Amino acid sequence: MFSKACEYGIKASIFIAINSAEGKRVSPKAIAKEIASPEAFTAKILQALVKNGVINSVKGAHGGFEINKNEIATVKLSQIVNAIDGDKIYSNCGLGLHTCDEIHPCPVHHKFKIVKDELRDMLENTTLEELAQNIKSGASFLKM
Amino acid sequence: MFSKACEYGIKASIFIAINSAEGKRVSPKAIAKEIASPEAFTAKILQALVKNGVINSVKGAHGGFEINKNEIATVKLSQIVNAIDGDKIYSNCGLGLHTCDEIHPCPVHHKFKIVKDELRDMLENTTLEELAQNIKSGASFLKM
DNA sequence: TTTATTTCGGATAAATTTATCCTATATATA
DNA sequence: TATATATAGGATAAATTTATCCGAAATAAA
Repeated sequence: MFSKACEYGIKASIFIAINSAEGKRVSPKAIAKEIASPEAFTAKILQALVKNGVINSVKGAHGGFEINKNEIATVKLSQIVNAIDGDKIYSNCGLGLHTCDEIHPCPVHHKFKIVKDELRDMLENTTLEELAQNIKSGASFLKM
Repeated sequence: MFSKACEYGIKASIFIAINSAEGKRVSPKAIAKEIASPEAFTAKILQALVKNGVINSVKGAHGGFEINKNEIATVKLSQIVNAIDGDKIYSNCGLGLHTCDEIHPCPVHHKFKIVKDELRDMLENTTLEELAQNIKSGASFLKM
């Protein structure tokens, strides 16, 4: 469904949100350990998230990655996915046609639309705050 | 969402269904032309579909690929997807956790379940006959 | 200002997916 | 049986994704 990069990006963002809520910055090393991902690759993904304004980075001693406390509730899953995989997951044709719309639909266009809309809604209505809260409460997990 | 191989496999199956309904077998060459796919790669995918019993192949002169007329209505999209991509699209964790279920859910487990169930339902309730019919009537298209 | 720390970013490598090519194998028909 | 026709399948290559490495640039603190 999502690329590995995107999976890591989502999990990393949640971990950063949890720490930022406590005023703590985190390193790629700490993130990779927490979400069980390759460190250098994770660092690249963090760069992409910074470029897209999803998270902030602070260089130098006592630096690290963070998210503004008051933005944690506003960051949507869709922003993270878009920053890494783009919007192809819901904008591209399910069967790879270059032109696929209401007047020139692929064989599964209408049926796929329902699934893609459901996915888009889900990504646009899920915030980092909500996901971070469930990790904190032990209702969900970032690894294993 | 699906791999290229799976996209080609679905489109190829539809084209084979259309021709089989008229008692005609088709070659990888004809299929590739009709669905705008690389011929040799498409041939490989057809082999996988044959191995999984989704379509039949007949070697030698006047041979080609076909689907038993009376099976066209029973072949579901899920069978094609399973034959090529496996069931990972709805069985794997959306965030790549090895263990992700009700008692050890990833952060998006419950939200993803709705989307994955919707997708599974769609794939299990769509038959080749239905898709072939829409191509025949001009309601949908296999390429462009 | 020097040093330790930490992200940035380019180069490269490994793994997977996508794609191509060529020969073997099977089959209908002359 | 010989020949033409088709799929099967192995080997290989190209492209993309995933992953690693290392020096450059920035920053805090001594």
